[in-house]
Amino acid sequence: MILIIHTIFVWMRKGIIYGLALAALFFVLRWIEYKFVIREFSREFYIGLIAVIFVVVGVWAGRKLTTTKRIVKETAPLFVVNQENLSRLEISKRELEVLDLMAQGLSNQQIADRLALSLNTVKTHTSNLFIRLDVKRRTQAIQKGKDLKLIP
Amino acid sequence: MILIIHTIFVWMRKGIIYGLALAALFFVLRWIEYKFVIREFSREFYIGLIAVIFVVVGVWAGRKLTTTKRIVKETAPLFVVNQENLSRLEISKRELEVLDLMAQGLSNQQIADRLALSLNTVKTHTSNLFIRLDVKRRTQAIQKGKDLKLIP
DNA sequence: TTTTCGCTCACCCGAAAGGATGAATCGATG
DNA sequence: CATCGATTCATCCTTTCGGGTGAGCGAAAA
Repeated sequence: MILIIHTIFVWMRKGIIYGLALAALFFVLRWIEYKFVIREFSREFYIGLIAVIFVVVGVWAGRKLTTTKRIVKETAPLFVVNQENLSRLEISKRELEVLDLMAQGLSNQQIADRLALSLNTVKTHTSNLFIRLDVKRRTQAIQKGKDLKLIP
Repeated sequence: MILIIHTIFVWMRKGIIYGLALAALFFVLRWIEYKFVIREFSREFYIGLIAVIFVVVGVWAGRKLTTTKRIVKETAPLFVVNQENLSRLEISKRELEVLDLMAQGLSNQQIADRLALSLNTVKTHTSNLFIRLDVKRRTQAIQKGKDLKLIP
């Protein structure tokens, strides 16, 4: 909700900025008109000048819009677990935790310490994980876990 | 070299297309001018119309340019080995090969078969790798290898 | 309430991985 | 030529992993 309000606010601010820029440009055009151009150059040149200026403005505005979009995309490569794969393979929360720590390069003993479990329990979880992921080694499990978007 | 020529060609084609588009727009403007507008509406309205049209053109052109760039980036996430890290850590070609296969989830025996080596040789390479990467387990080596852009 | 399921832990055994050390070969480099 | 580094292979030993099995416990579902 807050995000939506913020987005609207940003867009309003954008609109105001672009509106001010356009207004400023119109004043500049009026100034050019009365100072130099209109009587000395041809109408086509004047139109062309306006066209070029506004093409530039358009490109600038377009770039602003698209680049801000891209920044949003790039600063939010947030990982979300693929719940479909998770439930399809019947992987429990605990098993996923173990898989995550496994992928961080921890040994079973270290995982046991981290999760306050016994080594045997961790081994049970890993064994079940290997069965569910249909792999034989932890390195394969890590690979497959990443492929299936179960871990970042 | 071929890539450069191709790029230049693409840009030339872009230029021609945009040029044609602009020319077409000028003709449209002339047509509007002689058919309807110039005598009936004010000069400001006419200028505004041109401005709006060319802003749209600019946005369109800008989007075209930036989006094609983005497509190029997205369709070419080609992996290149970070040679600095490679030489800094004194990792040899053979060791890198072993690391790569290791990251694919292969066992030492499978790596030995794949590279036509003995198991002992592979174990030597892995041991040296762990020393150079300053890790204790193959899972950590894989992690660090990816962080250092040694493997994809 | 009984069953089911996830989580926990244990024991055993074999396979794989890791650590340490020594050594032979071969190409490049001084 | 002699030396150095990369590569290859070996042996011995310890630790970690992986597979199989059994079992207790607690919460949720039937």
